[in-house]
Amino acid sequence: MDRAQEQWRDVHPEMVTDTAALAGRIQRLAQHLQLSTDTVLLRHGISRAEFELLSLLHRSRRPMSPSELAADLMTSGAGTTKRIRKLVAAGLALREANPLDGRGALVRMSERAPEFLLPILNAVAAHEAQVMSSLPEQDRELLTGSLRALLIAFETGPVAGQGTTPLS
Amino acid sequence: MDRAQEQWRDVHPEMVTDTAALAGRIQRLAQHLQLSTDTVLLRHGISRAEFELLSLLHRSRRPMSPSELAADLMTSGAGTTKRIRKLVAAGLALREANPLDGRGALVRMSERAPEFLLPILNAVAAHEAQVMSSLPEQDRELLTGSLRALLIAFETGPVAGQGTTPLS
DNA sequence: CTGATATCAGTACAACTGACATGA
DNA sequence: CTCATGTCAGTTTTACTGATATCA
Repeated sequence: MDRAQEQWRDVHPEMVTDTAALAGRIQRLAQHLQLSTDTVLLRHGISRAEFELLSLLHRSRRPMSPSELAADLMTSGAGTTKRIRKLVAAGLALREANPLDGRGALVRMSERAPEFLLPILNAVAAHEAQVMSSLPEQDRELLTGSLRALLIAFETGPVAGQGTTPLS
Repeated sequence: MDRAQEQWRDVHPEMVTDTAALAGRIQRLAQHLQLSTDTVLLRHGISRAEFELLSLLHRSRRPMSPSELAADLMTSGAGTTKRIRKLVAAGLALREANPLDGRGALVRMSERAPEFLLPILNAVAAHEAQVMSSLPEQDRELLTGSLRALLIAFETGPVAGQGTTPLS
């Protein structure tokens, strides 16, 4: 990426390259993280899609509607339905009717889900910790703070130029 | 994400949550960035896959072999072949034989590719700049530095726990 | 009735694995 | 001969769009 930025500077000295380099690094790092985490999950026999949904249910500690899940996971409604189906089929989640709203559904973890999920959570957390270990703790804190600011900007006021997201 | 981290702390106080939160933020921000950039690209009638390959060719300012492209784009060989085919079909790239190595190929931009690509590059750069604008310049520099360190760690010494990447 | 929720079927897209041809 | 390069075919995975039934 350093090389890439040099190249950009050479080709288009007038273009704004610092934010582009930043965006590029974020995306590339995310790609690395995803690939390496996927192999960790693979060893535990779960896909990232299912892992994310299950983790969300676990940390929220309450049944959630498909709409909530979809919003949090940034996936479409139908896509969320499919993820739920897989988890239900695997005996890791239960789908039940919402007593307060006849059209609504609620998804909750199954009884055996926690004991299945916990070792995986630990493995993933350990892996991420190792990846981040090359960064001093102080840098990590600054980094986290900056990323938080960017995320808030994204998730509160939609960024212009975004139009309507391909998602619903 | 802030809420997510609080939830994790509540559920598993013993687990390392700071690196997990950092990893989560990186991935979520990348997802936002990707979605919003995709809509920018869509308006210009090009997919991200093709845009990335074309940008790489543009900034390297030389023909590149499919192997080089695949390595840089982190995609498989066959996947790279397909991207090249699309670009060639669209008249944006040319595939020619490598005179020094009969089995090798070289991909170069077509003559009309630059004028097609430049406005898109500017639009994407402007979009990224706007996204990052909420962060003070100094923070951006620190952020970039930290991300560079992490990327270097990833791309020089493979992270353990990574096993062999699903990629070749 | 209008709008929201959830699901399903069908579709599209993107990428990979493995096999194969070619040449160093 | 063995290894590397590039491509193709086929498969898989994944998510989305649109239509539908249900209910506030």
